[in-house]
Amino acid sequence: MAQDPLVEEEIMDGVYRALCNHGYAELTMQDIADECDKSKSLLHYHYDTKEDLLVAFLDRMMADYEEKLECRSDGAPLDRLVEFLARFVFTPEDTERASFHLALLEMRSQGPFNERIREQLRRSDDLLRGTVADILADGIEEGVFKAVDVDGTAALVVAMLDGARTRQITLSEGDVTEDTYTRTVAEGAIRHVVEPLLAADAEVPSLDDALEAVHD
Amino acid sequence: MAQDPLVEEEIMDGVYRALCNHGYAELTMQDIADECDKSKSLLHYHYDTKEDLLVAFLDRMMADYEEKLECRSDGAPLDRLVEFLARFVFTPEDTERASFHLALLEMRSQGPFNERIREQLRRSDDLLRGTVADILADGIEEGVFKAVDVDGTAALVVAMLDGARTRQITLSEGDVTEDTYTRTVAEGAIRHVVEPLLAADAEVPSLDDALEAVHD
Amino acid sequence: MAQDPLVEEEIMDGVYRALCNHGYAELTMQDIADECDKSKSLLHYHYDTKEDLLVAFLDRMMADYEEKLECRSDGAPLDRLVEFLARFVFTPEDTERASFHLALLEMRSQGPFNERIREQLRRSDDLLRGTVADILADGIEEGVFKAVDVDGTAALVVAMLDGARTRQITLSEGDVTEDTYTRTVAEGAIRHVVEPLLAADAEVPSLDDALEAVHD
Amino acid sequence: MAQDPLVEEEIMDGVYRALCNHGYAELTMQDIADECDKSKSLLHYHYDTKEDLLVAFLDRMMADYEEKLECRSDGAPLDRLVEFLARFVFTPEDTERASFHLALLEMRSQGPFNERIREQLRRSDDLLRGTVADILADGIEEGVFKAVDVDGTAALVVAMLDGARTRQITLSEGDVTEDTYTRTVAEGAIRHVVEPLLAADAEVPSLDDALEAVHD
DNA sequence: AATGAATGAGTTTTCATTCAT
DNA sequence: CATGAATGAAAACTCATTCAT
Repeated sequence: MAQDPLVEEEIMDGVYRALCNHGYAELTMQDIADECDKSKSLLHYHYDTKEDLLVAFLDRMMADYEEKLECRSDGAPLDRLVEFLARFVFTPEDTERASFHLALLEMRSQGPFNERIREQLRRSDDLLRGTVADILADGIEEGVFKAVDVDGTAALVVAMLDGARTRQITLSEGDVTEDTYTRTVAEGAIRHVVEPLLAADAEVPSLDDALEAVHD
Repeated sequence: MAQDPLVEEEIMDGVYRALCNHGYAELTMQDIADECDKSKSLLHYHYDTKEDLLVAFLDRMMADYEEKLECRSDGAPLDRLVEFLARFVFTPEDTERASFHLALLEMRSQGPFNERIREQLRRSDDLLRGTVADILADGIEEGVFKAVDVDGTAALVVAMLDGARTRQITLSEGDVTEDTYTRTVAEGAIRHVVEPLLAADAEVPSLDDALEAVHD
Repeated sequence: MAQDPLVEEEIMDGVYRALCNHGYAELTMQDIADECDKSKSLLHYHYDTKEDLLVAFLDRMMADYEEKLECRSDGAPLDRLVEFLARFVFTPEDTERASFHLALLEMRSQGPFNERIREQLRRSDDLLRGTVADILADGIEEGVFKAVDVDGTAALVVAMLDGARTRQITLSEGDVTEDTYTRTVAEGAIRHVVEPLLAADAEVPSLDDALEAVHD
Repeated sequence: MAQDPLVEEEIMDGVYRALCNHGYAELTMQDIADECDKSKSLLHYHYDTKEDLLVAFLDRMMADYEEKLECRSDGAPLDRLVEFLARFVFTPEDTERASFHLALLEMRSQGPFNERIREQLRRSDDLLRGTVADILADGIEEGVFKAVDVDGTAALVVAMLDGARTRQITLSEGDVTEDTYTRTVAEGAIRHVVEPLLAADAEVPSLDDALEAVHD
């Protein structure tokens, strides 16, 4: 909607910061305006309604995320799988990321009421499950993974990671990263999903190494 | 807070229906009042603030749920485990239950901002993980389950079920039960967690049977 | 309005305490009910409206005050005059009295809007000015006071004492009795009104002695 | 708080009129909005809370009054003193002024509960007593007044005038100016305070002349 | 492209009053 | 005499949105 890409950028950054600081439910146009040092009127000049703005923001998030995932589509399937798990673990540096995912969770809960939000959520879901499915398919083809139900396993993996994240975020006060839900579950995923998947006696890469690789 | 248990009951039912029909974010005192055919003032007469009312509601939900779980604490560990999984699956009759869980998800995302809500969420988390852990411990003691990391496995199971539910709810429009996320994941849980857990070659009860048993 | 004099008494005491603690502007029926350990409904049983209750209270205050003034109508005019002045001075023990006068001031400011309140205020004004006028007239008759404009002087005295009280009350925070407006003005009244009034070189009674006599 | 001085002006006028017409206790934001033909929201746009608005109003009143007093700080002390007295007398044209002072009296009674109001009241009190004290000091220095307790006398004068105003306002119905409390007391002040103050046999200016001079 | 001013519709909350018991 | 339950009317305040510049 915004013509000037610089202004659009500033607004999107403002939305991000406002979501982190206020959450979705409490988010006002004024909050966003403050956060990007612009006026409310300007936001409405570029985006007709608050909903338009937020949908545009979601859309952009998804696009960024897709781009990021594509970059990582090389490497051995086993490494990529563990890296995928690691990406969901909250480490002590991740307070902002946690705030953002909390806001995202709030937005997600609006999905059933709002088709445009739902669309973006579906896109995200397809992307995540698709990524895992691709990794699994690649591994099976390469012979490093046993043949399993690719789609079912992908759904399982995504669900457990998402569930762990949701619980860690919602149950923690002040500091999200004190809890270890995501880490515990990522380790559980390695034991219950990754290890039984291995065709030969390959060694599973350490989660800690993957964590370091992922958190740049 | 309400003295008359009948009135309290009506109000709580009103909150439940209002949450199902309007969601948490859009919930107004007027909505609740309408839903239980009372006046806003009466709500404030019994509960000082909106927050008080909603916390009281959450508290009651938890208490009801705890009571329900306790009733089911007999039976063979394996049966109880599969039953636990089944309880998270949305079947075609579950539209209302889904609406409610959606509202609950919205409330959950308020946890980090609200200590009293967070408290109830923790209570729920402890209850769920505790239940699974108990089942696992019982099974190990009885020798039907292999010795595994009880707490870690419990966290994993709860995370995957919760994640599946969240995704099924948030991704679906109109009818939640058209999607099969929860069912897929419950089956995945049986394959990846329950089956490898079995000490001898016991037969895992069918998920469908458990579904029927659970949905009364 | 109340039949049972005991109940009426309790209610009136409740109004008094509620006025002291909450002020007139913030006064609710619930405050009064709490203060006399009764229900709001009971207040409405005895007094149709809040206004009725407060007017009844004012009426009673006036009656009490009249009675008190009448009791003191003996003694030498000069003593009585200084005693009258002393009655307006706030001493350190007078915190409650100050709260009450503050509430009274709030009620007084409702006079122009409410005939029934105004009536009581007029009654009080007549009483006060009348009392001073009587003292002056007695003194003139006895020859201890010079012949002055009795009514004008009475109005002057009442105005200065009332003005001092109003200013002391409204300008003070926490502890009213830290300010000395009323004392300063009472002393000014002695110098500028009482002393010039004396026919012979009579000695004016000390204000401090009068203060002790008045504050029982 | 308001940037546009024209709008601020309109709002302040609205507050003034609303206070005159509704009094302080009954004053709503809607009343003010109606009185200045603006929306409630606009008031909240310029002033965060009702209290902020009223404090801003009081502040402005004080500033205006201070400015007015400064303009009059020339002339002979005796003339200035009588003029000061005259300023408190309500003449038949003063109905609006009386309404306003009534509202002010209501606000004054909120002083003990509200620091920001109290601050303005103190400012007003200092200003009034200071003005009288200055006049007295000037007169003493010029030799036209006897040496008296400047501060005590100033307090006395202010108290009597304020008391008279309070009584006249609160005791009158419909038309305040039918009562003559302020006039009687102003005359009493001349007789009991001003005349005894004169060093030589100066002639006291007539109150009526001062009244005309003051009421422009 | 950008903003300050302005508003209407809606939200929680308060409170005097009424009613059934 | 007494009360708990219930309500309608109104209050302050919020916020997305619009408009004039």
